Amino acid sequence: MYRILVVDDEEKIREVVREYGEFSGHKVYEAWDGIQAVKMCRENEFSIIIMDIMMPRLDGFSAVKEIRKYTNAPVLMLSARGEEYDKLFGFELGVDDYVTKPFSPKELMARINAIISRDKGRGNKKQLDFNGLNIDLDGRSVYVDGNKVDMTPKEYDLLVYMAKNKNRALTREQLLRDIWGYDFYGDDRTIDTHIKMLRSNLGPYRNYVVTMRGIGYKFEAENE
Amino acid sequence: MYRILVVDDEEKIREVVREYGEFSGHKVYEAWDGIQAVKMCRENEFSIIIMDIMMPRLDGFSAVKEIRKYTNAPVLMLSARGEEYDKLFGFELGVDDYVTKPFSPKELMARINAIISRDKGRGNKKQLDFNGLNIDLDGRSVYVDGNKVDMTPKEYDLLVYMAKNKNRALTREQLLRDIWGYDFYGDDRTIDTHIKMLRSNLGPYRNYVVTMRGIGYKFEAENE
DNA sequence: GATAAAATTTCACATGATGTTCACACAAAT
DNA sequence: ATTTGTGTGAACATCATGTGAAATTTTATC
Repeated sequence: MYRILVVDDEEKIREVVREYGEFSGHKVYEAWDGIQAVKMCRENEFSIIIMDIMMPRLDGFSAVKEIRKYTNAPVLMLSARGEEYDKLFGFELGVDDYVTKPFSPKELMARINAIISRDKGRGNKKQLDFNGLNIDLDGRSVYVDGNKVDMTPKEYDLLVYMAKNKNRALTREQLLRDIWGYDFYGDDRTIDTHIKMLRSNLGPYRNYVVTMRGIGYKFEAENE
Repeated sequence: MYRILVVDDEEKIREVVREYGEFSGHKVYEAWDGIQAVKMCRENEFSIIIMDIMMPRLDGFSAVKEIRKYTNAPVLMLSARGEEYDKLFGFELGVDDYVTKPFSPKELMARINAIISRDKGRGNKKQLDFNGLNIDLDGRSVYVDGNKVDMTPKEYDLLVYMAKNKNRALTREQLLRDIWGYDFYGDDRTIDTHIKMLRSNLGPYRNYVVTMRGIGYKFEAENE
């Protein structure tokens, strides 16, 4: 599932991308001009950004330039037929491809897939998102509403394990076996203490960790 | 001036690339197989790597896989007409383009230029900047607030490796394997000592090297 | 090839962070 | 009301890292 941001003032274009994107199982977000796009990129991470060049308020190139301060997500530029522009300038901003309007939706999706595949190989970060709770798996760090939260290794491991097995009831035995290791002889209740610490670190999202009385715990949340 | 590495066992191919590359004012380096290429990449930084797939000793894909431990320079793969291979696999390794032999030298150079322009936009310079901490990869030298800092080879390698993998938690095993080599049998704690030296050399930026308790270390900074 | 210098590695100890246990209070189920 | 299970704080045990110094290896110099 990719997170696609399409930026265009034409409703029609956004609609096409949304339709085909969602058909392929991706999540499509929309912005209607550069300003809006920058704002969204400051707050979210996208797999790819489809950006029109000619837009009111803030044009596509300027928007990309601004966006590059926050993310290096791949960018595909849309241009109207006959529009003249400096491709090289785009490359310097990290633009990955150009598509001329009108385009065939199928071709667009193919290019999107190609770009994302290539980008993945460059080592983009893997992460888990649950609204304001964000886990950076490569950096082993956790963010709550954008603020980094310090966690001990066990707390982090516990959180990631539960998040990866979200919406499943996990027994204490299972947690001990998979996180502590098969050779742990300690008390069941050790987990409770770590859950306590984890909850206090999750702050407003402490209720994502649900107690399953008599069983264990469950991580209950939807990836946004 | 780009630094182009062409890897091919065919003398003819290397010659064409060298000729056209130098005509365009670039510096062209040559390797005749994968092993040679890996060795050169470990010691030097290239703007782009032109890599044949079918080669004696070590094939192109395996070579790229190995090279990715040292650099993320863009790669253009050369394949003989009719050769079948998995493009997707290449993308995962960060392969930027494919060209089928025989090719027109002019087209090859055009593609090289396109890739490098794109790569530049992604911020792939021969130097790494983190505010007042500056690493010159060509000169293997480090500057702190403009002043050159003397580092031992291991300290430098450690810093560069961590900087290239910034914001990723790196285990001691990973660091030992990738910097010391797979055949290092020494103590884990060796790293700690080098980290200590590195930190003291980084002066005001010592806190860029973050301890990940129970895991290893992480280089935490944004290239301005 | 011998010697000195530099770099690397090992090691032991102190310190602080983390993990575990436990007792008690409290809440939920029957 | 009784039983059973969980939340919590504090005490305790354990573990990982920072550090200095010594031992070893590598490199440079004569």
